[in-house]
Amino acid sequence: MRPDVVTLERSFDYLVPDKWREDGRAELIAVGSIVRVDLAGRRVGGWVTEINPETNASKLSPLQVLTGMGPPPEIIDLAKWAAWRWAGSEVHFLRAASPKRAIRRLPKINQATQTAPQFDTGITTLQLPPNDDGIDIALQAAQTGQALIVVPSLWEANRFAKAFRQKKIPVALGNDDWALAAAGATVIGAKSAVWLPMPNLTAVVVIDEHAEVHQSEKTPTYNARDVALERARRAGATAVLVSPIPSLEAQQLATPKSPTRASERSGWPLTHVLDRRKDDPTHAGLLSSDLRRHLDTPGTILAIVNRKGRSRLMACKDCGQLVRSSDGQTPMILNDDELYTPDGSETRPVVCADCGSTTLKNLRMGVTRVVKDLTAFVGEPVTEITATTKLSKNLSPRIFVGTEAALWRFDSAAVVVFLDFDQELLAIRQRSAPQALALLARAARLLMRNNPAGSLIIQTRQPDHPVLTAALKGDPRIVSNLEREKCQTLNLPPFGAQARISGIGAPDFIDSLKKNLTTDSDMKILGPANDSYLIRAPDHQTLLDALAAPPRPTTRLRIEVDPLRI
DNA sequence: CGGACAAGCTGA
DNA sequence: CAGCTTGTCCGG
Repeated sequence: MRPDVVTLERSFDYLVPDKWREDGRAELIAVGSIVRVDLAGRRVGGWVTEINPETNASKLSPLQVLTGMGPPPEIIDLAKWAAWRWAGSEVHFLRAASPKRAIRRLPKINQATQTAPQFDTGITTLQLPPNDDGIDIALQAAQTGQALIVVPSLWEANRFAKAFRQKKIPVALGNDDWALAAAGATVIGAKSAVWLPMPNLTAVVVIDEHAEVHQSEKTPTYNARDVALERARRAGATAVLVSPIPSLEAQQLATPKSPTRASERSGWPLTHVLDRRKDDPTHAGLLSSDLRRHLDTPGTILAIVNRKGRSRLMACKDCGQLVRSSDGQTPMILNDDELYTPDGSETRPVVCADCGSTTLKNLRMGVTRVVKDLTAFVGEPVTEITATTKLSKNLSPRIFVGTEAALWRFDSAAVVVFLDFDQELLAIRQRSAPQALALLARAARLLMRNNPAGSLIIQTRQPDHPVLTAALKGDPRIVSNLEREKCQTLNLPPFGAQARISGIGAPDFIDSLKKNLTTDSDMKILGPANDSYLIRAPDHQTLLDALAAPPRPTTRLRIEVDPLRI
């Protein structure tokens, strides 16, 4: 049995107590069963990994508690694979694959009526217009047997589940319904749903496969799309990757089946790009003069500000001058300890060009300030959306301000305004352009649910940015073609593999990693920068086999495979 | 991980 | 050399 102790990468042998043979408990033990044992003087939980193994221990202690059912053998194997693929402990995955409450027996469910599957075998990448959320293809998948539907959020999971239940399809909604999944129900859930038991898996559908939320923020930073694909492959199940803006990975795996140009184009909303370069840059407000006429539209208006990026618009604290490029035209932003222009053509240290002061202030307004300014601007109440804001159907306020997370709090809207889209375009992440387009695609979905369709308003100082061109033309290939070129040139995923190593144990780990490297190795170790190292390799096999070789330090070590932010 | 135990450090 | 900290090993 494998103890539920992250740093203990071993299994231990235990005896089944005689009493368990008498009372029938012994028969319930299977590979994956969750048990509790005494190990080194304490009680720990763990998973049965083998029954009647060859043992070389001199004395065996008995199992103490049979907690209940656990992940089936194929999930234990999948966890082993994922531990390699994301350079983490399989314990993390086994926990995700285990029911939160003890399960001793499975419920009976009415199996969905199986109709003839209309699915291609292998992997299909299905590009849909942004107004199509893929629920129809998910419903079809459920007709093939037992389907796994991976969605970006719990909100979406609930929405999908409702539609499935209306069609009398038995649904397991996330880990709470572990037993239903094990009994054969269609599984719908966010990333951790890929770990649920599915004895009759026939189809996997990943909705909005391009979304960053499919990747876990915590280590191991597994990507639910990739786990779902591996799972489908092992089970011989068919897999469909659905997205309005297919990721490079999905495009690599299967040439996208695209809608007609006309239907794709009509799936994108009316889009207005408001060029803020002509506004006075010293006026720190986020509300351009052109914005007002778009806010007269009846219906829900959602204004989005970015508070997550690290890049910031700066002004001198002493003389008040906006930090601008040498020609005085472009405002510069701060990243780490350097000022730079949004197009990257000019950089300089953090110093005011006018008075030489090194004290700068951040001009980015808090959401609260935006709420206040917007209230004055439109002359009606404006509500701030935070994680805890409760939304009821008959809300009297209709204008909302929030971060990009607010886009997942609404089903539909009449207007979505990105108040400072440059923050998205300049975001310090590996794939800022596709992810900026992903936000526009999400907004598009909310806007296109209404009749008449809503409009998308984008305030920017870079109106010719390819992301905006793609949205205006309703053609995401403009962005993905550029991104592919960039990733291919720089050997970034999916054309290469990378990992970030950080934590106190990182320098030692990197040292032993370097010792293992041959001189002709095509792996590159960069850093340290901000106490973390970046490792680049031509493919995951090379990278992960190298990462698995050196001993793990007992001190903290964080390994992020294919990190989203660098 | 957490306990056991050994080696290293300190102060009277 | 007792008393404590720090490091290393190992668990069935």
